[in-house]
Amino acid sequence: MSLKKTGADLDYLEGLNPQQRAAVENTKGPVMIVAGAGSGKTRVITYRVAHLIQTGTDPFNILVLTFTNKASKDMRERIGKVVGAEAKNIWMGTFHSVFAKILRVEAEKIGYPSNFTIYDTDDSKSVLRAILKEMQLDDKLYAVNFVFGRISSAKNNLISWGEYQANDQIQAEDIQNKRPLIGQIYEQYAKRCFRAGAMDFDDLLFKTNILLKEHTDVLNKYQQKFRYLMVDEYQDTNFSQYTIVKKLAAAYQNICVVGDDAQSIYAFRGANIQNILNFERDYPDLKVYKLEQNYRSTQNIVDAASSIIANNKNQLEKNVFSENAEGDRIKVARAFTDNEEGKLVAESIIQERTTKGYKHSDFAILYRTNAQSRAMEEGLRKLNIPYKIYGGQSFYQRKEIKDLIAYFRLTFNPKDEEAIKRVINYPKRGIGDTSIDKIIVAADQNNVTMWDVISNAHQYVDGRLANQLNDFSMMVQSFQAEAKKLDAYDSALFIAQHAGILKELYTDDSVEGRARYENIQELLNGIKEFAEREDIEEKGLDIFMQDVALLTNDDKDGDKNKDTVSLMTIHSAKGLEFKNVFIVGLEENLFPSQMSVNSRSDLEEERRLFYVAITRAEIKLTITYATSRYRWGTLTNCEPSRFINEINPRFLELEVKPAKSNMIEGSFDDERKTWTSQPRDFFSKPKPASTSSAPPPRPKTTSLLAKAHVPTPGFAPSQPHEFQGGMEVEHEKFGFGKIISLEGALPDVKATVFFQGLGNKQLLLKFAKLMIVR
DNA sequence: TTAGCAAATCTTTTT
DNA sequence: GATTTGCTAA
Repeated sequence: MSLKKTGADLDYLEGLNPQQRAAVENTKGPVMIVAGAGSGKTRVITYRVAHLIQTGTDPFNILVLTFTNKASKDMRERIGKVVGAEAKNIWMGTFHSVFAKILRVEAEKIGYPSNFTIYDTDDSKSVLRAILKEMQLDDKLYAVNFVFGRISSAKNNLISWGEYQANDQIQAEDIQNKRPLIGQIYEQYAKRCFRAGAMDFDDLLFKTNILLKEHTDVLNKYQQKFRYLMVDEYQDTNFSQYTIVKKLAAAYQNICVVGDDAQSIYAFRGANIQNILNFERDYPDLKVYKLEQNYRSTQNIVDAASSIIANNKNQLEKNVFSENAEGDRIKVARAFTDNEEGKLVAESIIQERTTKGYKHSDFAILYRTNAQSRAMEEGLRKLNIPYKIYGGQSFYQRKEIKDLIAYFRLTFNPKDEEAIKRVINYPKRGIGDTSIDKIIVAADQNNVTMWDVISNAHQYVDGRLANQLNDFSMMVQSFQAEAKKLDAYDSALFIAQHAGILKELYTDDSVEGRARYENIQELLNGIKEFAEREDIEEKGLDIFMQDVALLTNDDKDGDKNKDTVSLMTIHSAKGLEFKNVFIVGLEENLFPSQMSVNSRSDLEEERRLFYVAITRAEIKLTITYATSRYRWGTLTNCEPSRFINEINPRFLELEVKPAKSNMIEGSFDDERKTWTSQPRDFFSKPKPASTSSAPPPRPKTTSLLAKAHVPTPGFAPSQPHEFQGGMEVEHEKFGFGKIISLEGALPDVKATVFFQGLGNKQLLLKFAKLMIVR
């Protein structure tokens, strides 16, 4: 805490334009920064935080909320460059990670253990599946995704299960949807998560709200702590997040939000543009700064993006402009298939790179859905272009990783029922589904947790199973004992070894098995790194586990400095910029997504998404589409996306020189100001229903040749020891036959039986439904 | 009880 | 095409 009051090194202010500078320097009171794409938003936040610190604010009093781990990491680095080591004392992170941290400290106040588990989406859905099954509901009507979405949006709007059930309007909606029981399912789900000591992603925000609402002392504490709040990508906050921010900021009102309504692309997750409008209402003395100059992109790109977004009805007034060069027009290219699209993009990258001297990292390929990455990858691989895929299936979502982590979870929170179900029979211990059902039934009947049943097995279930459960419980208890004594790495290794996972994977010689083994190694290495860190005092596995559920791929990328082409969804590209951008798959039903074309607001969100994609490009933008593409295994025809037509043709390059083939030879229809790719007819052409006509329904399995045997009345299988060679027998399905031979010892005797019309069959007497006739 | 195979379902997007 | 679920034989 030395001088650096005023007059110190404030030269960073020099490089800012007047609006940016005003936004940076006005650090007191409520501020909203409306920042168009590429207008230096991150820069402003960075400098604003730096400015706070340079002018004497304690970094411990600053909270910065972002939407991705990546954004917060980037920002911390950038702030560090301006203010030095103090940067690490700022509270900075995603909503989820920051409030998970707080919830762990305050957990007891709302009845949770501080080592609560965080359920990821898979866990949540698995809980729901179990509930739906128990309630015997039609899983077509009560589709897991639908139910989950409903509960999730309730939580994001701070509606508890009790309120959900009591709310007439919601109930009417559910009844109209023919799904009147969602409220009950929600109740079950919430109770079950609580019993398991678990919170799902939405709970991290929902429970934070409850905590702050019901414990004013806690609220005061964090209001005092976080005297300065900043929220990035404010347009993506949902009601639950909005309320947390509002509560925390209530005491000092030093709240600064940064956002761009044109880039709101998370409505599907409950984000509400309304929050921006509410903000003005909540803080009457709000200062608003608009950053409208785009420093990132060429004029053509900025103007093309504006021409797209102009098709949306609801938006804040804003005039984004660029004073950069006019730049090249936007290229539109057609391919015949998705694979060819990949090839086309790859060839184009090589050409640009060799003629203009770009690095690989100057290129990005953006797509609407993760599934599209495959065709791109292939194209790049064939031409030996190095690439990196961001997002997609995270390392932590791989089966083998989740398996091992489930053991860790169980070690620290044995109530975690999803973890129990996941590993109790992996590796195989002879505790199959039937046994698991028995545990659940026993737990329900005695009103105890699954872990209570397992750890006191003889009290609840009989002999054989009880013994197996006892072994399992002893094993977990040994993990708990070791984890107390050892650091994260040694505990993890102990668990991996003694649970049998390492051995299981080591003996799997397949390619996938090898890969899985290596992944486990990698996880263990990561834990080792954690345990060897000097800047952390507590190095237990429990500490490592605390935010594992919130980690994503980007958090372990190590090889950041490699020169590679970036592949990612448009959602994950938000906030990034590249000199050359390819937006691929511009086809109806893909982008805009099929799910969105029936509602205006969904379609507008897709359009904003397209806007985000376009504005990632600094210098050159290429848009591609394919006329046919593999979707769920079959080749389907595609039409060009309506979004292509929505770009003002002034900014498009029509005559694309065919690099070899593939490139479009489109032309503009001057009168209609639309671009046509084929002899004009993609307006009039009726949409082909689908390329592959559905195959006729298969007849059920029983073929006409062997008509099913109907067992004689009173049919009851005989015991294995009763059978002898030569006996005439009846099989439940195969009918009458004669035992040719018996082999093996009891109880695993295998019989060879001759059945009329079927020939010899080998049957394990233990399982076969076989009765002695005489 | 479980392995192995056929069938169904899947695709938005993310914390 | 890939992954999960469901059925059947052993």
